[in-house]
Amino acid sequence: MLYAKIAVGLPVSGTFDYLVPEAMARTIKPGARVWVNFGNRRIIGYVVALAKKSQVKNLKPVLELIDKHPLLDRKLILLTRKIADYYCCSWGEAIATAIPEALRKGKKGDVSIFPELHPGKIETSPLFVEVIHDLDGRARWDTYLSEIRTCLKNKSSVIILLPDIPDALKARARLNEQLGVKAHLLYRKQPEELEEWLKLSSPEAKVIVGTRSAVFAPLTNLGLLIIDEEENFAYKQDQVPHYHAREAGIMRAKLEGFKLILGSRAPSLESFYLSRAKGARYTLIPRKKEYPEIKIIDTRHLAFAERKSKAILSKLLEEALYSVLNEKGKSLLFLNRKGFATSAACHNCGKTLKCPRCNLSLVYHFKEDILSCHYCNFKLPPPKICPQCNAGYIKFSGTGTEKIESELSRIFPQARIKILDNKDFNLGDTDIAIAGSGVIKQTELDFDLIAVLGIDNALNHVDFRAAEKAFGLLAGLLALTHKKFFIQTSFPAHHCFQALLKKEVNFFYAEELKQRRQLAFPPYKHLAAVKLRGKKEDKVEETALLLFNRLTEERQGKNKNIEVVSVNPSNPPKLRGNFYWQVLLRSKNALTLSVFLKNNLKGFRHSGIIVTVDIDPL
DNA sequence: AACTTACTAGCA
DNA sequence: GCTAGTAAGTTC
Repeated sequence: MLYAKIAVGLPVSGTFDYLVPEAMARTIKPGARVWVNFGNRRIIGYVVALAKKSQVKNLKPVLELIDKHPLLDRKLILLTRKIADYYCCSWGEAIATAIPEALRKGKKGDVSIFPELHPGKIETSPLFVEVIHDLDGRARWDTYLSEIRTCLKNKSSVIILLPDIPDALKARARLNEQLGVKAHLLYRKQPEELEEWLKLSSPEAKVIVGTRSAVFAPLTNLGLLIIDEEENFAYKQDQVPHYHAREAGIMRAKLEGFKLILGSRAPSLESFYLSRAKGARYTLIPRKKEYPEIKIIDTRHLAFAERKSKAILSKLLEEALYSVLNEKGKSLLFLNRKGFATSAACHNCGKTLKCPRCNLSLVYHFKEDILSCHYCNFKLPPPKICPQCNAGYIKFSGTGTEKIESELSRIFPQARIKILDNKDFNLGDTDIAIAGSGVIKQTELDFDLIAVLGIDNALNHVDFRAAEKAFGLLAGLLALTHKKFFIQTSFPAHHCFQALLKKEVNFFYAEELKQRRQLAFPPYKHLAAVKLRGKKEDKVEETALLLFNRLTEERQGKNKNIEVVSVNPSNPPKLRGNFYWQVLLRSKNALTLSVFLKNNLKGFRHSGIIVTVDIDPL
């Protein structure tokens, strides 16, 4: 008698045994989908293993075999298992996330047959990662192309991940042109996704271009995985399972023994740390453009008159814009629209009030008239006197207004001014362009002057990754000029600016890593966020506090290597009619967090409250 | 997740 | 005694 071990795409732990009918015994294989009765429903199951015996009595039979040939080979099945273990979801949920939507719903499809793998245990390979730090902004593609050619010569396949669909389309066009091989395109919701996906497991070498989910492309002869713009947050899935394509790529590389390239203009701290401490190779591609003149304009020392009129532009910047305009040059004003965090800063010395435990900007709460840290809930009544310089006074500032355009046309009535956004990045005959973070993808642009205005918002953000994000923006912008790069800020001493002045990117990384280590943040520690949501605000809060207490108790004595850090409303605290709270945990090891939460959330259910786990939240 | 069963508060 | 609401258990 033959039994099938089946995982289902529901948040239930473990696998379920089913009887394999005689007629199916020869064709059923791990990695195939089946229809089964589960409880009193008929659902799709994923065969993860076959067995000659079972411990369970009164088994139900497999009703129908959907796939004659498996969708996933043994290594991919194992990969989904590792994803489930790491990201704290069920095996079936991980499998479901790895396959096209149409297949999840039971649509039939003829899969190309996987080459047979040797039976027996799958050995893991040593990890080979190369971090390419591309200061030029585009030159890493030369490396990509030569690596891809080598790979294809060896009859191996390549996956190239891009953070979003437009980037993937551009990358495919580039590859088709420069490689003379037609690249397959793969992303969720692509009309031909299923068709493309089904072809991939055939043995010939291929080039796949895709977004996050393409990290699971069912290739059997993978020689290389490239993750371009690896620092981009789009690589993290915002639904369960909250996997990150970089982490999934690392797991897969260990299973299949291919090379992993992480390319970026400003690597994530995680990737940089891989090269510092985990033996990844680090390649720095220098700038080809001349290094621009960098000027940090300290807004704390602006003339009193400038401050009083709440001028957006400093005199210095205004003059610089004027002279570029006179010489018929092009300027870019960068204003990061994102970041709504209000901050409290001393207007005399520029000191921002920060949480002593987390080093995060304290957020002023108007209703309670208190400053609080969103990570650890530290609270501080707003001081009347600055703790640093004593003499100054504390001012609360919100987000800058977006009146730049009208301000500019008032100052420079003769200038052609244009706001660049995702719909339109055509410069045309514009003299002064205004843009947000979207502009850093326009690597072909080159300005005579770039003025960075909104960067303090990014730095003030309630987020331990604030500096990393800000530095990523600066690095992206820096590639868009070889003449003048001016930054208006009230934190001129911040390491993200000092690194630019020193022309030494690694200064930023060294300093940032030092702070992350001191504060026990990633990449030195892993975080887990248990997110609770529900319609009733007080119920969500009450349940979150209950969970926090329960986890704190559970941790006592038993789990010394786990820290239950805080319980707080998420930001934003309310989204689409739901209220959000989260409990934050910390550990050296992500798997420890996942196991701890799997064990302790099992019986935690409250009506009207949905609980999800996000390992390594961004 | 979806469905079942058990229990409890509110009510004629 | 009935029912709506909810907590708790189960899915091979």
